[in-house]
Amino acid sequence: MSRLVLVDGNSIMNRAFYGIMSSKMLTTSDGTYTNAVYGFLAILFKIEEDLNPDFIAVAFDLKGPTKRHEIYEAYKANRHGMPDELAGQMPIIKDVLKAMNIKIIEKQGYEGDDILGTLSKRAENEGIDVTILSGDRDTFQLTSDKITVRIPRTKMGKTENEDYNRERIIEEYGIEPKQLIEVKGLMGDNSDNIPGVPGVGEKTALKLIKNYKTLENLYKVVENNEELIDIKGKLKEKILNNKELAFLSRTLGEINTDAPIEESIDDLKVQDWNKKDVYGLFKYLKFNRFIERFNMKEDIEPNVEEVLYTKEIITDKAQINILIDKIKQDKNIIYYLETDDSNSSIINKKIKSITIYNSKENICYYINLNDTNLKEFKEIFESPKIKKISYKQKEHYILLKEEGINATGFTYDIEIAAYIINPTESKYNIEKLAIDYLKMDIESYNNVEDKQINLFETNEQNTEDKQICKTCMYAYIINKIYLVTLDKLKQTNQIELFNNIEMPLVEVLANMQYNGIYVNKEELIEFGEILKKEIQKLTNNIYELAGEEFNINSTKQLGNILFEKLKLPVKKKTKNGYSTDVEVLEKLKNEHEIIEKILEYRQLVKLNSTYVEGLIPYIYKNDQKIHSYFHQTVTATGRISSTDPNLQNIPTRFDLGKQIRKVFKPQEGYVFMDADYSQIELRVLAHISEDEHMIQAFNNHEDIHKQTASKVFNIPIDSVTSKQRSDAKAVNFGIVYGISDFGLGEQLGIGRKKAKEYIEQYLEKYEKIKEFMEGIKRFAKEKGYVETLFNRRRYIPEMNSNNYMVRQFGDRVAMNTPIQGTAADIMKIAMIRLYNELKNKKLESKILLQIHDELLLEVKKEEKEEVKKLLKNSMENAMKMQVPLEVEVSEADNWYDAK
DNA sequence: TATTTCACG
DNA sequence: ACGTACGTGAAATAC
Repeated sequence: MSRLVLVDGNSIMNRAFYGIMSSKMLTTSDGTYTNAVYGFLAILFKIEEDLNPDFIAVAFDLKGPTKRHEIYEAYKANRHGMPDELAGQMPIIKDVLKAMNIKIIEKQGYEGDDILGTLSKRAENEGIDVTILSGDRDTFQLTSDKITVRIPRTKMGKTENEDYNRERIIEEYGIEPKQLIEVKGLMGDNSDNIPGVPGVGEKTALKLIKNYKTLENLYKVVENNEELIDIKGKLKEKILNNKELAFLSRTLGEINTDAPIEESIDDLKVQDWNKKDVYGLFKYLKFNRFIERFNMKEDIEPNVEEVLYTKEIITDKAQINILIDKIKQDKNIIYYLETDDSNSSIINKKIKSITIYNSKENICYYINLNDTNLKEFKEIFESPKIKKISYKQKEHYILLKEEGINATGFTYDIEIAAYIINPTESKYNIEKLAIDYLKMDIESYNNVEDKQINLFETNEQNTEDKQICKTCMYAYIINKIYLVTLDKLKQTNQIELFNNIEMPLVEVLANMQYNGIYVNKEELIEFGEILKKEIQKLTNNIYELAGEEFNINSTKQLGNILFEKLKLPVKKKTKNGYSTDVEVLEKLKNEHEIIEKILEYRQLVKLNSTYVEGLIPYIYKNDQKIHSYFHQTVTATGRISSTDPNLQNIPTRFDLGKQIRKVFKPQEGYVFMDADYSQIELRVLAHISEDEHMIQAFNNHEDIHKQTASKVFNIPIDSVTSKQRSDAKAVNFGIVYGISDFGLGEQLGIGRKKAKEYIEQYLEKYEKIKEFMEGIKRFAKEKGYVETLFNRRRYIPEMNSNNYMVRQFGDRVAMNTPIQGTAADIMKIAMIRLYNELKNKKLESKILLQIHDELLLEVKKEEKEEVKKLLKNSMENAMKMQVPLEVEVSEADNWYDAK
């Protein structure tokens, strides 16, 4: 016995969309939702597994009026179109279905239901069992002994099914499935705006049809008989008065089983997937669970067509020179650098090979690099006129510098391009970029062993040859991604941001990373010794107070001691137990003397483990410097981040921790110069919002927090107390973060009601800021993203979430990102200007660190005055704004004193 | 690997 | 009736 599965596409997509609203954001790189597609497929795979059908098809509604609209204008008039987040997923599911070779059936003038009805009856006549997969109970009228309707329901991520066949319909409704059409005539259908007989609901309608079978019969009886037990009084009147409506409703509610559909059942035969396409789509959609489930990785056959190029291995000098001449003529080079990965630290890495892709010739040239032939490329890399297109160019700068080459002219890094297009991706490696922008899976080519395609001229079993193939592939792919991302950048109006800010910054950051910052190891160790002694004392003290020894670092054990053994009041819980963070401990300070000791212990342990023990291994033995990484493609807002170690979070708020900064020192003959933007984010806000009060305050160099206090608390500016000023400061922070009454209330330790009053006062006084906040939220909701003044973009899929909390988060992000992001843009511009000035003037002073609104420089003593001017200038004039950008500069011979 | 805590802007 | 301030990274323990 064969079986046909018919899927009600719109209805299942709808179910899946509202069913899988998990906390995890299911989106592709450009912010389109994928949750409905995922849910749809999960349901589809389940039914395929359960029933193993021989035929399958998916029906969709088409836009535009159907016959039902012609008969009854108000049909489905109550429906508003599906939300954009769902509409955007419809083409995607269709693409996936096509790739799976599942027939999609749509018919102008007919609804999906009509297609289901027609095909199911046809199949039934051919003796085929049918299962209709739908979330809509309207389809029950189609059930028979051979036709079953399956309603999927998603419960806690698991899909359970309910099957309805003729037997079950009779059991539940007491009538034949077909008679449900008659029922609909009487009761109507709210969701489709079918009227029915007013005042008749499901109960009455069912009872009447049970007794009278059809509308015709019902009216015959009602119109002819005076006395009926079950129809009298008002009901009888309503039935008699609405005869036309009843018949009309029946017509509207009846699913067409005779639609003109070309496809025969035989056309719906289940076929094999077009595996490569499905795999590409799943990769794009990030459906890794499906990829694993169907074990798709191994057996994807690469599409040879898309990687046709010639590979040449170059060894002799004459050939290299010919190639170099070509590059000089073209004034650009598309290349991939291969490094040895034996050493994890970038500073020890070596360049192994360079692969150059010539797009005119469509040839990849592979050159194995050694000390002698690398020199041949010196001129190319040092020429600012030769445009360099590649991937991870910050690393290239450092690797080449190690080889005595001062590279410049990095004009296109595909990683950075992709980051600018969408800064919230987790990774930007070439494999992922190829999937996102080319829908192409490189990994499948890497696994090729003995397939003879022209890319791999021979059956390359040799791992070295394979490696060459891989680098050629990368060079080739870099060019493709370059073209696609360039186009995209132009489309989104971000090419200036990319060309004028992000790409020039590459060399700046590379330089900072290469320079590193000197740390006096002995002094650091010494500081650690002091900390460790103190920690030991505190440990003993805490054990004594607790009456037992335990691991103080363990929140679980500490929680048990504090809240169970010592019975201290529980202030806050985490999802796994008691919270023991500073906030909680601070509240318990007066309850037990152990608390203070724990707070102190925590502080010291943090300092010792993160900032003493944590830093020591990063002090590079050759120069006693720390070469922290600066990442340009990590943050959602455009800020830079730092790792291994993070030098952007060295303690400063408390003096004990700040002492760490004493071990950071300039080299012999240099001083530290530290420059700090004052209130850059609030100034940016003043500028974007054009709020005249705030602009005026900055132009008059007033104390902004004091002014805020005066406005919020409605008092003269001279009578603002220091408490009021600091509260107002928190309000200003709140504004920048995307204000919420709860957050502010929490921060100030006042109720959210009070906090709400503050905010209302604030927004009333700073009217334009209120307008900005409202405007930016509207913009984000409409467009799906927000922008900085320099067109840096961040998509906010959270804006349209069904979850209130997520949506609120989206609001705050929409308000904060343009502010934080624009400030980041400004700092980047300042850095580039400063770097270029220092470089052009051949000064030896260097930028060492950037801490968001602060720059730390190592300045040669003779250059102090000149550099100070350049530094202040570059920062203060990075952008022309309606308010001045103020910078404070200080100098000292260690980082502690330079602030 | 995930969670909790805490350092910074 | 929910439960949030924005942006990061590292270390330690628990799972």
